[in-house]
Amino acid sequence: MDIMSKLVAASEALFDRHGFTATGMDKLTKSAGISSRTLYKHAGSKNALIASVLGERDKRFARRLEVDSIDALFKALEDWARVEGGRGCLFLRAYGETGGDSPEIVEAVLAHKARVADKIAELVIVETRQSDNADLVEQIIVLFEGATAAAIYRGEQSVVAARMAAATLLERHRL
Amino acid sequence: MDIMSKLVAASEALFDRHGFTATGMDKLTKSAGISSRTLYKHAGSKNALIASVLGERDKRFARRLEVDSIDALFKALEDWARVEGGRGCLFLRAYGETGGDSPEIVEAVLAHKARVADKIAELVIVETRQSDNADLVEQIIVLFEGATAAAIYRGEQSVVAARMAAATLLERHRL
DNA sequence: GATGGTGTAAAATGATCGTTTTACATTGAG
DNA sequence: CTCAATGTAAAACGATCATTTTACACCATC
Repeated sequence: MDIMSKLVAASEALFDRHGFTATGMDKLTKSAGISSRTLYKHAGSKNALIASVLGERDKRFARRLEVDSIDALFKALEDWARVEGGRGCLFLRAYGETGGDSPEIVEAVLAHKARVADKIAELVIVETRQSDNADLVEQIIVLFEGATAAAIYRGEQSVVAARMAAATLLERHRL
Repeated sequence: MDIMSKLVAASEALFDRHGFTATGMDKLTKSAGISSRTLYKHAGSKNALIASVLGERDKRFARRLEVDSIDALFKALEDWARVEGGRGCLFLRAYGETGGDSPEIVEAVLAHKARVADKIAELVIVETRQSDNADLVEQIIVLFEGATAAAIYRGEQSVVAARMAAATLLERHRL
């Protein structure tokens, strides 16, 4: 595994468990088994490293979302939450911690959110056979986001509830 | 206004805009117009101050949620988001930043979440005239949480969507 | 008019922050 | 063989972290 991959993987775990600001560079270098000089040569800066972590996570997340129904989407989210999640959306957490002050982080967050929203819009078109249904898309987005956030303190049942709610909402548009 | 109220109010604003860890004690003292000695005499520690901020915010939020229908609940959330919100749930942000390591913060977060969940459960009973409907309650919780989180990047429309979705879900239980 | 409580200002605490630099070892390609 | 690249270890950078301490002012009450 090359250095950047190792660094990003190790950093993601630390950021996820302890927060971005609370995780110092020494923890990151130690965890990746590299010197700080090498870290800066590859990652550029701490904010750039955070952006890289978010970028990789987005790619990995997107791979899980390669499904063709809303139901499968929420089942994918359930799998994700079981394996990786439970601590909320790492993108929104990064955004919140940095106050939106770092452009590279903001960009990574918005790109991820746009990707998920696009996927949901695509699936809603497939399921309803309508060219667009903005209200329904927005509702599914809220359920998706809510399942992720509520899972922090209510566990997997949040994702199950979101999946059931989405099914109910879709039902009305399939008459 | 007494010292603690002034301190907590000023701190809440700073924490909300810039994050908890990123906000140093000097910013807090300067913003409240008090010395660090006074801050520690009243607040105890930074984590205790964060817990106090969350406690006050919970009380203020609870006052807004004194409604008697699910629809009014989401309208109250809409008002809140317009006036105070837009940056996500400050409780979950605190939890995420501290990694759940501070017991006083964890307690404040869980107390808040329990209060909101109880309110939702109460309203669902009123609206459905059933003694309990755990699935529906869970779905409303997810919508409530999702509206708050999605509003960060999608604006008020998330809350409107959540309110509409909740109405649809409730409808099926009123037949 | 001394006392105790409550405040400020400012310095000191030792640790840790993100980042850069210095000095040195290894390695693959010309 | 040499050059350039790429890595490490370790120190230094100045800034900032949360917290405590020292020294002093105000003010109400006994």
